[in-house]
Amino acid sequence: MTQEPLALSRTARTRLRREEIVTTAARTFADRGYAHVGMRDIADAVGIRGASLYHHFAAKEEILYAVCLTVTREPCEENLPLLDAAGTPAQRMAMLVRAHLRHLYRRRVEHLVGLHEMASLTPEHRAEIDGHRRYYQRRVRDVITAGARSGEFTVPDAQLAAFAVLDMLNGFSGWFRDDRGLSLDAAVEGYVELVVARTLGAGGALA
Amino acid sequence: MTQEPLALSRTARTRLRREEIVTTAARTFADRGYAHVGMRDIADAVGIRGASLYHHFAAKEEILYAVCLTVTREPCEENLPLLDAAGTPAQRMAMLVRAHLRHLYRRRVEHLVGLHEMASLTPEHRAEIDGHRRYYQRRVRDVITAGARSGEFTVPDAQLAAFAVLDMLNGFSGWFRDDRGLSLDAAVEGYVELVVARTLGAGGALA
DNA sequence: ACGCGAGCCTAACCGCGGTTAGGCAAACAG
DNA sequence: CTGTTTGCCTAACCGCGGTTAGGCTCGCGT
Repeated sequence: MTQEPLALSRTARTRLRREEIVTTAARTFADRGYAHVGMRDIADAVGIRGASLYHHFAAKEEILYAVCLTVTREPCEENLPLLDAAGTPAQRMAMLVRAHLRHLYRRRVEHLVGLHEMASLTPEHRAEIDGHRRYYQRRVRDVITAGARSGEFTVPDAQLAAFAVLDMLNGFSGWFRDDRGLSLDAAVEGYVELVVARTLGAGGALA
Repeated sequence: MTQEPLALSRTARTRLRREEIVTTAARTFADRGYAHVGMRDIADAVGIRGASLYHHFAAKEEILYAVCLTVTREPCEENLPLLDAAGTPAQRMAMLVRAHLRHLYRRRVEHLVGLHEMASLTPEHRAEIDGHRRYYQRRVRDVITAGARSGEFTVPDAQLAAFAVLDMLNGFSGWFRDDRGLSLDAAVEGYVELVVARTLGAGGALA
């Protein structure tokens, strides 16, 4: 172990640099589209030269891959545990919706990129991203199925409802802006109502 | 007027050729992504040479623009009139959902492209496409507002509900396949129930 | 019959942008 | 103090792919 007085350890600093590049690149991709952004553009935004990016990433697509990973892996790691917590399916779904929307907001830039630029990924990388997405969707469908079995949800087809709910949620980052009258908290609670109470049919009792 | 015995008139044939190019290009864009498809690829799929495409379109982006136009203009022209027809807001929304989903299915390839490749459009073209989308959304919101005023819909915030409903609907083309157990008719009617009866809260009476 | 334009061709251009090669300075290890 | 590694630099490459130039051949209108 080496000391870390004010400055961060070497590996920590390099990881921070990587994340800075990914964040900056995500911002640029979201603004102008992956195809219209050159390595030199990303480098300019970071404050280095184009070729220097290759000390952190082997290719441009790897940067996009890193962006997409954060928005498909983080929800799996942070939100899905809520589905294993205590409470009825309706309560757990309500928690998931809140966490999901807040993550969508916190990572809104990356989500926009991940939504639009999937086509620019390597087939292998896209397959991995898709795997995460399908896993997440399967877990949500299972909770809806559980809620339907217990009679708490009155939805006829759990699979159909899962698709509907997830599309509804994921669209959120496409239109929500917090500087236009509606606050994030209000929007989130409105969506909890729309998703859990209405679409899934769990009348009251949302915790 | 010239005769058109078996063969079509000149202008009709050229229009058909244009549409063939647009359809073929949409298919290719959907499969491999706009950026990974070259003019020569499109031309190969049509059966001509790359440079010959420039007799029909001034640039590659014009082809993408044509694809995007069909999926944003057609719904405005074909579906929105249903909102002006007779009936309660709930009945009219149910008709709109049916028409919307069937259009999404009929033009599913083009919709996939229009959803993913917006970033590759010229700013002016994207602005026009966005205009159509916003107009459509505004019309849907107005019906929801009307239904909420008449008490038929029990939704708290019409704007929020409009976003939710449209995201829910537009996601449809992203996952629905008619060769996997669920028929189109069943999916459409399931979505009518989910959207109008549940999410918007119009209990029964859907015509 | 004849001219014209639509449609497609071959050939080539050429610039953008991802990528590579190789060097220099500071930071860290021993 | 010295060897090595990290991070960034300058310089250049080079291939892909959108685009252009210009010519041939039909089919249609007059």
